[in-house]
Amino acid sequence: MTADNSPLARLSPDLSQSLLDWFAAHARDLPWRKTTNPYAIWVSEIMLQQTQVVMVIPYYHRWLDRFPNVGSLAMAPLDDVLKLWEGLGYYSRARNFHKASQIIVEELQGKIPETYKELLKLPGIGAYTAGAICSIAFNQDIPLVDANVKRVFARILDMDKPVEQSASLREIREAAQSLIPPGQAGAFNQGLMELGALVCTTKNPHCLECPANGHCLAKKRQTVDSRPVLAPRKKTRALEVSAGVLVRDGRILVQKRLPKGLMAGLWEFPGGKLDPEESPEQALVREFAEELEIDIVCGKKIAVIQHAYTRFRVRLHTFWSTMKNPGQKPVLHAAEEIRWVLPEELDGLAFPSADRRLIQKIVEEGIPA
DNA sequence: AAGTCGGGGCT
DNA sequence: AGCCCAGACTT
Repeated sequence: MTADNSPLARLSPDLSQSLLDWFAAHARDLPWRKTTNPYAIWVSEIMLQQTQVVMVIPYYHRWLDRFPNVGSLAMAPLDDVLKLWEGLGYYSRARNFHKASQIIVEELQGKIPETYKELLKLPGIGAYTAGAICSIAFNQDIPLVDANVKRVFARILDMDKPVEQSASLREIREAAQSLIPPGQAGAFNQGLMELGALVCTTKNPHCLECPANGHCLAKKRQTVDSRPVLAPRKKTRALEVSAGVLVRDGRILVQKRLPKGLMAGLWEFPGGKLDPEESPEQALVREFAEELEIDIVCGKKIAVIQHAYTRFRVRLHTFWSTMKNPGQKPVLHAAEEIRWVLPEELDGLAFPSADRRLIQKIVEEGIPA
């Protein structure tokens, strides 16, 4: 616990009120701030995990339009759910949300839990999201800690240890809890995050405009630029990958990825990583043989697509291809399902962003004669 | 405690 | 090319 004689404890009522006033004056007009509907708040919080506000807004509207409540989400096929999530990343969020909605319908009489503890049991809801739903939708005096809140308190408290350490997180959580003005956790918690997003930013923070600048130990000690202390990140690796657009009778072969792991449940064009000393064309032939037990002829190059993931970057070599023996039947090893589709059907399936860019090329070029 | 899981925008 | 973001889950 924060000691009663700490600077934070003495200044807390003042700090809390300053933040509430600042938030009332400066809050952005975001779609999820027009509602306290717990389902809508839940949608926004899942989408906002590790994802910036501007990216989320169009997805948020489309989602509520298509899945306006827990029941409609629970009823929907996973393919539809992933299609709506396409391009937003971290697809397990969509899978977990879908599963959670089905648990609510099947085991909780369709009612979203209203306690922190019960919310935490649902897949995809962790400490942050449970706190967000409790405080914003149900106005319970429960704190939340996201990357903004970590940064704000790392500076106010001038924390010199990495914020990701469990001791640091505990300290931040306790500070956030102690500052909640009773009955106003929703506004206070959102105010903290908004402060981190607009004023107490990672780079070039606007300390002169900050409602907490009189309480900020890092500002006083001129350590703002070195807070928060972050653990070093791993370097990104480069990967070479081939993918084939296999055509037979005017249709294209696509496969659905397995239900676990990277981009689970999304559709893709078959292919895989190049082995050392292997050409993209050789890799493609090998991958079709290994993954689908099909012998293919690698045809004309379509494009080389560069795509950056968080921890690696890919050069994706893409080729038209045909079957050596059209009578061969694919045997699935690395996919849950395969489908032969018309080019115009590709739009209805959920693909990773890199494959989406390939589809653009396919549609532009058309299937070669 | 550390690794995994996307994507886009910014520097 | 690296950094960052309204984190959760697995190992």
